[in-house]
Amino acid sequence: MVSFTEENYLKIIYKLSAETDSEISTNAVAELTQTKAASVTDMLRKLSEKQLVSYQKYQGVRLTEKGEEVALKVIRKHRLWEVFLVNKLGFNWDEVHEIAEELEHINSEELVQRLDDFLDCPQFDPHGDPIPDKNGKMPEFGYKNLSGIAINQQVVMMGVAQHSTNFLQYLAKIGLNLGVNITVLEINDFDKSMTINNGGNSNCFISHEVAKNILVKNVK
Amino acid sequence: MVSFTEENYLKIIYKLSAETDSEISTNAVAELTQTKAASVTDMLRKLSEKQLVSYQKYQGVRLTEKGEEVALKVIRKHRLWEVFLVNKLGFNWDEVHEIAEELEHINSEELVQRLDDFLDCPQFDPHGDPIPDKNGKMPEFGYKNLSGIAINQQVVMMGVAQHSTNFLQYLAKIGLNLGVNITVLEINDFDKSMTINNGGNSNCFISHEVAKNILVKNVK
DNA sequence: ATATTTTTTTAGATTAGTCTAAAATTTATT
DNA sequence: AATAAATTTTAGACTAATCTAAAAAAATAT
Ligand SMILES: [Mn+2]
Ligand SMILES: [Mn+2]
Ligand SMILES: [Mn+2]
Ligand SMILES: [Mn+2]
Repeated sequence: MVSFTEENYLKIIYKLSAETDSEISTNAVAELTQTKAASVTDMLRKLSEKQLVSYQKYQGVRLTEKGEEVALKVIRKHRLWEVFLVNKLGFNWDEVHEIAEELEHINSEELVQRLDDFLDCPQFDPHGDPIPDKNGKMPEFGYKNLSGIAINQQVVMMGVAQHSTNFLQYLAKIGLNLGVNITVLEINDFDKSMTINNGGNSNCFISHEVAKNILVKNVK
Repeated sequence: MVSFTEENYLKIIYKLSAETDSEISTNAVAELTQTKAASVTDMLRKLSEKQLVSYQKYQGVRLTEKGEEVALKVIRKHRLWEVFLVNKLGFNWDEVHEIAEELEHINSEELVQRLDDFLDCPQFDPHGDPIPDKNGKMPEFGYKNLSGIAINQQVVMMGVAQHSTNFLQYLAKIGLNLGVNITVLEINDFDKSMTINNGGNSNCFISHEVAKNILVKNVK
């Protein structure tokens, strides 16, 4: 049995692992779980005993295969519920993350399968994130961060790497939604901020922090 | 803030209150929460401090108005989710209770409202139980227990007073579903068991225990 | 009206998850 | 290589929810 809390730790370690090849630090986990490092250490020991992570003290943590499986199941549920909330209940994409944080812990394989069918087996959630299939396979797709795109290269916005209501509402305000055509017009050397065109006839200025959280693909 | 566990206690006290006018006993709560009487006593003291129940030691417990409000919200969510699971995801009515026990604790007024709309504001759940509206009002309907119906009085099955998979599958096996026409053919004095006709051309024999858990209304 | 039985409460422990403060270890800097 | 700084772990404590065993109160039976 994996508890609600343990599931959250696993999900967060999974997310951090996607960004680095090396071990995940206690502090990194503490930041995302919104707990103190001391609490994380306790939990890592427990997860390690359950063989869900491999962990040696002071050496950081990694998911085991079993741990990754659990994490992917939680992520699958999170994203399927987000699709449900947006496509079926009419929520806006900036309102669903918090609710999905609760729904993702509902335990029923049958429920997930039926929900998946009901939603026509979506490949992506409302934020453009890929949804793992029932075997934990993530659909492949080579999205890049807008922050790494060169000047004058035309791209299409396909996703976001951050789900907070704040961030998503900011994007809406400056006219950035999934599917929008983006062209980088100018990059400021000193802080990597950008001026971009969002397909319409208005340009906008975004910080590097924002650009890093926008996922795009090239236009062929 | 009302915790998951506190919500369950309130829901159970609500259910017990529907069956009696008097105070609810510690043991009665312990039985339904599947805990020991000592644990119930602790919880009652806590709920009392939060003004969700009125409780004096050795005198049993009652919901306050505030406590009833919380209980009704949880019951509303439970029943709406059951409708969703059956009507939208195609679950059988005997498979949904346990899943709804988890879903009922998801916290979002907005979610409940949208779910209600999505389901076209149903008045009854798949077991025939009335769904409280957003103000906590239960739709009125004068269903009676089959156990109190006289011989030869024709009635229609409208609900069940028990949601366990076991019980519901047993009903299916003997041909009893919502909407079926029932006529009591014989009542055995010594144990109140009955022979009934279920509208088709087969009769069946049911115990008093079963009859008490079947809700019916008269045919005009 | 006592005695017995049943119910309920208290006392004391346990587990999961968290915290603060102090100690240990690792990493970075001189 | 020694020292300073940052990170991580340990020690000890707290809260929520639960338990068992014993004590207290209420209900029932004689
Ligand atoms: Mn999300
Ligand atoms: Mn998402
Ligand atoms: Mn139910
Ligand atoms: Mn029901």
